Amino acid sequence: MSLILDNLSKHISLTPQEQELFLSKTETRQYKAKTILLNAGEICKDSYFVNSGVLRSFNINDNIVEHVLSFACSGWWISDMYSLLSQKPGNLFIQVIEDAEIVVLSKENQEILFQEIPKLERFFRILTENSLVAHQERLMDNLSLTAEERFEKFCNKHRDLIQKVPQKQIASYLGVTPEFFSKMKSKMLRK
Amino acid sequence: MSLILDNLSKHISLTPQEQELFLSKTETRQYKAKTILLNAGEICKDSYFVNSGVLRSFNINDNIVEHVLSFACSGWWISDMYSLLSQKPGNLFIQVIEDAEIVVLSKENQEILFQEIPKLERFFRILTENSLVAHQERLMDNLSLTAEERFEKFCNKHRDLIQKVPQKQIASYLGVTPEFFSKMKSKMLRK
DNA sequence: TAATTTTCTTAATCTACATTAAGTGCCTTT
DNA sequence: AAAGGCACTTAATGTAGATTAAGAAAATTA
Repeated sequence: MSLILDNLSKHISLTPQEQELFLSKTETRQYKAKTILLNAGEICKDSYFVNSGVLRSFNINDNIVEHVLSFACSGWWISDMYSLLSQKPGNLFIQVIEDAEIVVLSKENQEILFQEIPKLERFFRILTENSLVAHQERLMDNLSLTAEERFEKFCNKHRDLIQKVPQKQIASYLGVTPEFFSKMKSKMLRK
Repeated sequence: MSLILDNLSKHISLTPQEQELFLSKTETRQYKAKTILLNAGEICKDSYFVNSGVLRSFNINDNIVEHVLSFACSGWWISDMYSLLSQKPGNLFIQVIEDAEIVVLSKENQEILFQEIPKLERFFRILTENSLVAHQERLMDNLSLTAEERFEKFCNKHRDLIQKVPQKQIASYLGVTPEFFSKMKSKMLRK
């Protein structure tokens, strides 16, 4: 069964015809690791749903320092919300970390689908709500927890990612340098 | 003219009857500074729209340390999104900082309004989207900027708040201690 | 008005994490 | 198989910001 229809069914129920219409407005593609799907400075035209593999979104400082905003693996959506919504150039990159199969939904087709299947508005509203809540929690965690505590939470939530993602990117997601992360990890193992 | 109808009209247009229906489902109340509208551990039943005055949401660590998640002044919405959406006990407090007039919209009435005025779903979806984008930016700022840079951004975005909010709360919002904030501020003034 | 509490400041000391640098092992390319 | 690059480690040193403590100023209450 299609992972993305499964995903939709978690919040709304579609008739078989609606399901077919939805799929007809998407495109499934294969990408190799390291492929860049979106560059900073570009206008984001698509939302990506991950069937398999792993992606990330990140930005790059003046400094040449990368900061990971989010990871996405099987069953997750990823995009540059700022750029997608405003249709202005964003400052996020979206990149494939591990060879991936991606369902691409263009903003254009998303809007057509909103017309034809109004329930989908509800689906994406719930998706956005959940994402907002998760971001608020992460913000508070960054304000109140140590790097070690944040890493423990990350492990509990995303154990699967730890094997698949270079550890310097996990460090970046947590907000520490790869050097400090390495030291911290070996200290935690010693306990 | 009503500030909240003005606010709605930024994203959707309502007929006079719809406007009246909307207002009939809300309640406008006056609150004194320091009033707590929501306690941590409670289930959040309402969204608050600020006509005048200032509110904040924050949580409290085991430590007795407060962390400010957000401020809200005239024209802004505030709530505990996690608790409001999940209807589980949250860990946020919502408090009046400066005497305020608040429009209260209960979750119950919000859902009734969604049935009667489906356009309102769109309105709150856009609100949530904008909030998500703002939180993502703040997250990235916390990862990549110094406290000084974050404060400068804060000043540019919320100059009005700086006069109204105790500076220890701004420090908390930025993620630094009041002592460090005080030192930093006087250092910045000396330039 | 004084009394009390809360906020803000200053300063000394401390620490979580950054920076710099060097070395090791692994993966990719040729 | 060599060569180069990239991810990870280790360690010395540096720093943004925390902690502790004490006093001054401002706001709240009596």
